[in-house]
Amino acid sequence: MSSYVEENYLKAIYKLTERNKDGAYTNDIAYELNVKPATVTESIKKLGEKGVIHYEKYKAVTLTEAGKLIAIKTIRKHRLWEVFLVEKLGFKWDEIHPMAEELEHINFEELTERLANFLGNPEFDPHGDPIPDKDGVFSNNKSVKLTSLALNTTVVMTGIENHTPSFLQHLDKLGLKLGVQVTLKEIVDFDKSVLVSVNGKKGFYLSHDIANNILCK
Amino acid sequence: MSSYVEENYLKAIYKLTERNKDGAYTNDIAYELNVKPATVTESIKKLGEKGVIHYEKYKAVTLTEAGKLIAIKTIRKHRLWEVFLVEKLGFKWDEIHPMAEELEHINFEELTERLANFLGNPEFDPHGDPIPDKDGVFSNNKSVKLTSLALNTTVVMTGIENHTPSFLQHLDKLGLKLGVQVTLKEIVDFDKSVLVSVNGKKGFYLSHDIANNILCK
DNA sequence: TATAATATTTAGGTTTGCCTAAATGTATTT
DNA sequence: AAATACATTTAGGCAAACCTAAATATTATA
Ligand SMILES: [Mn+2]
Ligand SMILES: [Mn+2]
Ligand SMILES: [Mn+2]
Ligand SMILES: [Mn+2]
Repeated sequence: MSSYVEENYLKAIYKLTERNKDGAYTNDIAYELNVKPATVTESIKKLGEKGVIHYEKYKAVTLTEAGKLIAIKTIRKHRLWEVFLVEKLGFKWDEIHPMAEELEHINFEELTERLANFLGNPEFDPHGDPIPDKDGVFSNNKSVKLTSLALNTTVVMTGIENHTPSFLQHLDKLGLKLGVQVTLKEIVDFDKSVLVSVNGKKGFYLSHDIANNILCK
Repeated sequence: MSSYVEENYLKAIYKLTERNKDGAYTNDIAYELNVKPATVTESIKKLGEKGVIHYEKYKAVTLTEAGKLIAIKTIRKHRLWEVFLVEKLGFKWDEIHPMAEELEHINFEELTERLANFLGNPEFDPHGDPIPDKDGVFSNNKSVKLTSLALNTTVVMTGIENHTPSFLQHLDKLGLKLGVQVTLKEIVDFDKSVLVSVNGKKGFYLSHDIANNILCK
């Protein structure tokens, strides 16, 4: 299996396993990678033989240590390139994902490490996601959902849980970018929408769906 | 044919056609791309059907206008990334080729153009090779081989015709990098080796083979 | 617990890009 | 102009990564 395809499978499994500790299911992997379930079955069987995942028929798959390291290193590359695209080339945070999705498969360790150094060894990508170090270690950063806050708390926006361009563009429009101060002023009982004030300015309402995708510290 | 493979074929054909105006031969393409001649026959047949090369059985192939543009755009990407690797990441000129060989296949026009801009729209890559503009136009730069100079001429070194790491490292050792002043002091009749002085310093001999791979203006 | 719904795998295909070995065409020598 | 050398193509195969349709497991529900 080419490094390109393998890295995408392992990354998808990593992501799904973060969501559901049991592991990643065939159908979900297929959805993530835009392929059919039958294709996934074939692929994960091979990845199992290769020793990068634990595969047992009809069970959710999990990554082996070897597989996990490959996944995390791919994530490291992805996020470093995203920083490059935003910080150096001036792209916006809603434009970078497809490019990083390709750049992440360029495998020259020296290139990755020099890139990291050139970027000042950033700890977070433009979406607020943590960048693991070159040994695959994530720094401990616990953020919470905006929807989990108590009334009248003020926090700093540090991340998002949805990376679709339309969501990102909407946040831009609202002035909700990483680093802003957000105060939770009201929780509407009817639909769980929330009234927030950004950097002390006049408040506005956010649907529960939107608030639920915003991370704070 | 994937853009990755296609771009490599077209680039190889472009390069070979520069050397031999008749076009590129099956065997030479195979050698360039490290595949077998039978594979090349298959591939060029398909590239012919696709309209990017002119293919006729048993004849050397040439690029169509469409194919030529793809080749040149790939060369543009390759050379821009090489500039990035040297200027921004601090790689040496003998280390960058394999990385650029992969990066050149990342196809996002906006990325390429922003990269070019970020690098200051360079006209030459770290090996002195010209970088075509985004429409595929090369600036006119005629350089000559060091071996074609008359005695006691002083020139500036502007390029090389051999890109192997060992050649590049040897030039480094000799202090022969792009931009230095070279004076041709002697042409040895016996073996056509040449005595050169770099930036006015004490001269040294270069074999004809080495001198023949050095370009000047 | 049987039945229905859903998930996963198997079977059988396709395309791409590569291979070796054999056949055929072209070019060079005697 | 034959014979030989060399280049190119054809034929037949293979592995990777995808597909659809059908079979089989698992899970949920009546
Ligand atoms: Mn990817
Ligand atoms: Mn990101
Ligand atoms: Mn390449
Ligand atoms: Mn170069």
